[in-house]
Amino acid sequence: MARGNTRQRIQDVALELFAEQGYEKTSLREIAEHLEVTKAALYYHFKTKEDIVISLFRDLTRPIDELIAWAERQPRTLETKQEMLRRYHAALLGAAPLFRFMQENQATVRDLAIGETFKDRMITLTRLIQEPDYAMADRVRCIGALFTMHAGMFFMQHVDGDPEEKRAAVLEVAVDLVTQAHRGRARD
Amino acid sequence: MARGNTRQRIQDVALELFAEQGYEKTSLREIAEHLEVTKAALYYHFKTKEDIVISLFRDLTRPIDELIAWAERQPRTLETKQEMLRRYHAALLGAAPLFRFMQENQATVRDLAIGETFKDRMITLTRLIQEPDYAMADRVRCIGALFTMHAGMFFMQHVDGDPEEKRAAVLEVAVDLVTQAHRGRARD
Amino acid sequence: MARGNTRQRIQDVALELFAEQGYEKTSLREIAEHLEVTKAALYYHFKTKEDIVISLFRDLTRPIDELIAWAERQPRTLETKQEMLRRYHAALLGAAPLFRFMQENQATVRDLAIGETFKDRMITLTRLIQEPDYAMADRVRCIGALFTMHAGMFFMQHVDGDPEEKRAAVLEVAVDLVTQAHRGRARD
Amino acid sequence: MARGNTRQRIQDVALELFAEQGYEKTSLREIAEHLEVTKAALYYHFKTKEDIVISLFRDLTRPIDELIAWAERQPRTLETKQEMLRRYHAALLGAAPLFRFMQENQATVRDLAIGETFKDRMITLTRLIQEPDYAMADRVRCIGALFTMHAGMFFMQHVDGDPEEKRAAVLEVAVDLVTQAHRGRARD
DNA sequence: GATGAATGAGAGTTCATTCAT
DNA sequence: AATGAATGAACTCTCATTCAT
Repeated sequence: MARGNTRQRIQDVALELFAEQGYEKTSLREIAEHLEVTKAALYYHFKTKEDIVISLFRDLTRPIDELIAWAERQPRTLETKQEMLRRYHAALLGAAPLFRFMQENQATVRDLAIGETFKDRMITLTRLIQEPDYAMADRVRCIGALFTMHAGMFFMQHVDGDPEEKRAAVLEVAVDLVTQAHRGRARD
Repeated sequence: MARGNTRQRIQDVALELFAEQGYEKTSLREIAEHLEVTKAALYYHFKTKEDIVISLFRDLTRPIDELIAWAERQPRTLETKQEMLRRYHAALLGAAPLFRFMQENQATVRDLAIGETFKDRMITLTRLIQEPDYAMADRVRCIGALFTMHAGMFFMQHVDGDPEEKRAAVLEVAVDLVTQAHRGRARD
Repeated sequence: MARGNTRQRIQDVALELFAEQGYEKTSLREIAEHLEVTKAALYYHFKTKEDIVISLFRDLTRPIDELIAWAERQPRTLETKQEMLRRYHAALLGAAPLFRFMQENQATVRDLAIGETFKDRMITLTRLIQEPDYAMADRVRCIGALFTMHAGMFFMQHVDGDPEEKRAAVLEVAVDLVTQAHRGRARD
Repeated sequence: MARGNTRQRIQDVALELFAEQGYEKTSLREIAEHLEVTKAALYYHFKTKEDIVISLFRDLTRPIDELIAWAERQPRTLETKQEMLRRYHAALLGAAPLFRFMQENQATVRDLAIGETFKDRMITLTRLIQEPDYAMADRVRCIGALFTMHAGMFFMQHVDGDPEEKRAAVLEVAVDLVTQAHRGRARD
C-alpha cells in the first residue's frame, strides 16, 4: 500500500477532525480508525496528541512569521499595512481549516504551549498595523480589520453570494478600515 | 450552612471555570471541590453537565431575544441599526464571561443543542442589521460591526488605555461601520 | 388528596415496576416519580428498598404458608395432592405479578433474605406432593406439575386460545401428572 | 504472562459470576479483579458489558438454532419430537451455567437485545413440538415437557439421588409428555 | 513501520440512603 | 406525612499512553 506518507495522512485526518469536532472531542482512537491503523501507530509518528497539534501549527505559524518578518523590514506606511492585510488574507485562505480550528478551540489551544506563541503573533500583528499616535477608535479599526477577516472567513458562509465576491469584499473592507485609521491621524 | 443558593453558586463557579479553562477541561469534580460539595450534589440541581451550560445560556439568550424582538418592531432605519449596536454592546458587557466562553468554546458549544439556537440568533441579528440591496462590501461592514464588538471585548485587553475609553471606541467604530454601509446604498 | 393509603400505593407501583423491569433496574427515584412524591417519602414508609420487596413477599408467602399448613394436616392421599395443586393454582392466579417477579428475578431474589424463605417453601411443597417410595421419574412428574404451572402462567401467553381455557388446561395437566405419579407406585 | 487467551478467560469468569450473582450485581471491577487485570482491559476485548453477555449467548443460541434447523427438515412425527427433546436435553447439559443464567436473570435478559432473540427461539421450539390440531391440554403437555427440562436442570439439585439417574428421569418424563400429547390426538 | 494487549487515571452519572425541617 | 438538599460509594465507560514483539 501507500507507505512513507503516514505521518502526512495523520496530520490531514487529525486537522479535519479537530476542525470539525474540536480537539478534546476528537480521540486518537477516532483518528486511527479513519486511517485504518492502530492507535499505537500514531505514537510511532508523534510523541503525544499535543504533538500532532503542534506539528499542524507550524504550518500555520510559518507564513505568519514570514509576514511579520517582512512587515518589520518595511516602512510603516499605509501601503505596507494594506499589503499586510492582503498577505494575511492569503495566509488565511491557504490554511482555512487550521484557522477554523484555532478560532473554535481557543480555550483548548490557550494552554497548548503553542497557544501563547500564536497569541503573541497576533499581538505583534496588531502592533505592526497601527501606530502609537492613532486615536483609540483608529486602533480599534485596525484590530477590527484583522478580526473581520477572521469572522469573514467563517461567518460569511451564512451570507449568500458568490464565494469569490465575498472574499474580495472582506479584504476590501479590511483594507478600507486601516486606510481610514491611517487617514484619521490627520484629524487630530 | 450555605442554603437555598446552591444552584446559583454552581452556576457562578461553573461559568467561571468554563470560561477560564474551557468546558471539556472543567470536570464536575473540580466544580464540586470549588463549592465544597460532592459531585452528586451537582446532580441534585442539574440533570447533566450540559444542563448546567444550558442554564447559563438562557441568561445570555434572553437579552438577545429581546433585542431581536425590539428590532423587528422598529422601522429599518439607520437609527434603528445604530441603537441595535448600542444595545448589543450593553448586552455583551452585561454577560462578558458568558460571551468569552461562547467565543472560546465554539467547537464544543456547536453541538450542545443550545449551539444551533445561538448561531440562529446571530444570523438573525446580521439579517436585521443589513438590507437586501446593500453591496457585498457593505454587508461585510455590518457583519464586521458585530464581530468587531466581540473581538473588541476580549482582544482589546491587550491594548493599553483606559478601559472605558476602549469600550467607547469599540462601539464608535461599530456604529461607524453600519453608518458607512447604510450610506453606501447611495453609491449604487 | 387521597391520603393514608400511600404505603399501599408504593407497594402497588413498586410491584408493577419490579415485575416489568426487574428489581435492580427499578430505582426508588422511578417509583417516587410514578407516585408523584419524593424519594424521601418512600423512606417514611419503608426502611429500605429491600423492605419494600419483603413487604410484597409477605402477601405471597402467606397463602403458600397456609397451603403448606393445610396440606400437613391432611392424609397423604392422591386427593390431597390434587387439591394442593388446585389451591396452588388459585394462589398463583391471585398473585400473578408477584410470581412473575419471582420467576424473572431469581438471581436477585436469591440473596434477598426472603429468597431462602421462598425457596424453602417450594422445597417443602415438592416434599408434600411426592412420596419417598416414588420412582425417580414420578418425582420428576410431581415437580414438573408445580413448574408447569409456573411456566404456564407466563409462557402460555404466547399460545393463542381462550385464557380461561388455557388456565384450565394447565391445571388439568398438572393434576394429571401427580395422578400418574401416584398410580406409578403400583408399577413397582 | 497470560497471553492470547484473555478474551476466553473474561468470558469464563463473567459467566461464572453472572450465573452466581446475577448480571446487574456483577460489576466489571469484580470480573477484572478475578482475572487480575484492569477494568480497561475488559474494554479492549469487549465493547460494553452487554457485549460480554451477548458473546456468551452466541454459544448458547447456536446449538438451539441447529436444533430448530434440524427439526424443520424432519417429518412432524412423534419420533421427531422425541428426538428433539433428547437433543434439547443434551444442549441444556452442555451449557448448564448459561441456562441457569438465562433462567435466573430473565428480567435483565429481556431487554438485552439478545433477549427477544432467545424468546423467539423458545416460541419456535414450542411450535415445532406441538401440532395445530392438539387439544389445549396436549399443548400444555408439550410446553410443559420443555419447561420441565429447564426446571429439572436446576431445581432437581434439591432432590437427592444419583445425578445421572435424575437427568435420565427428567428426559423420560419430558418424552412421556409429548408422547401422551401426540397420542391424545386419537381421543378427539 | 506498525500491532496487540494492557494500564492508570479519570470522566460523567446513578443509586440507596440520611436528616433537618 | 412528607420534602429539599445532600452524601458516599459505586458504576460503566473512555482516554492518552506504553511496550514487548
